[in-house]
Formats: sequence, C-alpha cells, structure tokens
Amino acid sequence: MGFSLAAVQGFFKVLCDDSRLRILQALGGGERSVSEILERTGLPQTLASFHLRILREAGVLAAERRGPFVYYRLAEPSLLNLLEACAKYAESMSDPKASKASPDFQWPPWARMCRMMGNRRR
Amino acid sequence: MGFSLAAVQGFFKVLCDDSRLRILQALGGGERSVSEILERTGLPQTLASFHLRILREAGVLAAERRGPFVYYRLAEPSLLNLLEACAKYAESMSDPKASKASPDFQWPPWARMCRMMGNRRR
DNA sequence: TTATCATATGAGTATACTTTTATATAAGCA
DNA sequence: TGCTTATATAAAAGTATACTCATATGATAA
Repeated sequence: MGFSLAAVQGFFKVLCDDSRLRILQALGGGERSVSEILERTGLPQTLASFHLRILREAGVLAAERRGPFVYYRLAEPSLLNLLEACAKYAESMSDPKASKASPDFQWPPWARMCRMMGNRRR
Repeated sequence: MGFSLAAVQGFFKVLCDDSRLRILQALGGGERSVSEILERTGLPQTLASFHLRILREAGVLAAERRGPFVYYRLAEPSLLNLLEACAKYAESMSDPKASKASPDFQWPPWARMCRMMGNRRR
C-alpha cells in the first residue's frame, strides 16, 4: 500500500530541526521544566519557547503548568526509540559500505513487524 | 544513550519534502526512468531533476544511465517500510485519542527490536 | 500593590529551501 | 553533421523557517 504522504511529511518537518531534536533529547529522562530544558540544551529562552510551541502543537510534547513552572514531557516516550531506529537507518544510508549496526537488516513491512513484535507494550 | 542527532536530522531533512516523498512512492514498484517518474509524480522535469539529485546525493537513491535514459531506484528498498512505520506513528500522534492502528503499541528500543526481529532479511 | 522570576508572544531580520525560467549536456538517429 | 529526445544545471524569484530583540503575561512573594 505504501504510506500516508502528508502524515510522514509533517512528522519529518517537525523533527528535522536541530534545536527541536535537542529538546527531545533533553526530555528523554522524563518531564522537565522550561528552565531545565534551557540548561540542558543551551538554547536561548525565547528560541526554546518558540520550538516548544511547535512541538506541543504537533502533539509531540505535552505541557502542564504547576505553579510558576511549565513542565514539558514527550507525549509518547517511545518516540525516542523510533528516532533511534531512524538514526541507525540514516547512518547505514550515509555510509553505504559499513552498515555495521545491522549488516543484514531490512526493515519489514509494518504489518509483519506488528506481528513479529507481538504489538505489545514494554 | 539516545540517538545520533546529526544523523536523524539529516535523514528527516531529506525526507520532509512533498516532492521528494512523491518520488520515493513512485519508485516503490522498483526501478524507473526519469520520464516514468515524471508521469507518476506529475512534477515538472526540472524540479524532479533537482530533487532527484538531492535524494541521490543523500544516498537514498541510486542512479544508472542506460542509453539515453537514467534509471533511479531506492538504494535500500526497505526504506518504504520504515516510512510506513513513521506514518503510522505520525498518524497516531496527530490524533492522540484514536490510535486505531496500534492502540497499545510502544516502539521498543532499537536493541530489543533487533533481538525480537531476529535481525533477518525478508 | 510592586517587584521578581518563569515563560510566552510578536515584529523584524536573516537564512535556507523550493520552484520556475532559461540553458546546457548527453545519447541516439537521420 | 544537424536534429530530436532525455536529463541535468545555473540563476532568479518566491516562500517558508529559524533566530533575535523587545515586550507581554502569569505566578508568587514581599
């Protein structure tokens, strides 16, 4: 069948930015306040706020204010795992000879993967 | 550990464009000449040529001239499967309530997935 | 209330990307 | 050789995107 063009396109457009990926990495360990995100990413406050909004509106992040602080977290923590998988793929792509990570790996069709993975949590 | 920021970023940047994704879809069935790609995507020749170069230089596509034609193909055909997986993820993300596709699915860490998938071909 | 800290917004600028227009190269055929 | 088809490149125009700077809002505490 293929893939939904608009869905992937939007997804990638949101995630193809360095600042935004840094933010995601900073949220790997769990929920963080904006100030903590600033520390971890080194982004200027106003720029971080700009990108946080984009990520929030895309549904990637969830935000919650508690007192004076606003805490952000990954809406779906497994996103980082997907990113990791994409990174592996990208590395082997940019470096066609040495696909060390998984020399014989071919990503299976989604349906088969769901079957193989048992589609289970954890 | 997380993911290689630069790798994902570049990967997504190449794939976040509508024209380029259309080209990838057009190559799903296998190798195609530029003219065939034009037909299937509806892109103007010069624009397609522009994007084909980007995809080629990123290592996503491989090109081969035979006579007057240049044939393009996916360097790694399983890319479409990864895109499909990302599409599923994106759909459930933009639509947080109805993750119909896989209501209980969490992407596993890469290492575990390799284990579960047996890291095998086909 | 005023002051302060935490975060967000808006306007303006800079930059990067996509698309178009015009032109070039490359191969095959008369 | 000159002509036609297939594809690529370069420059210009258009558009989107990220970033900075100035300012605003929201919460708390004195």
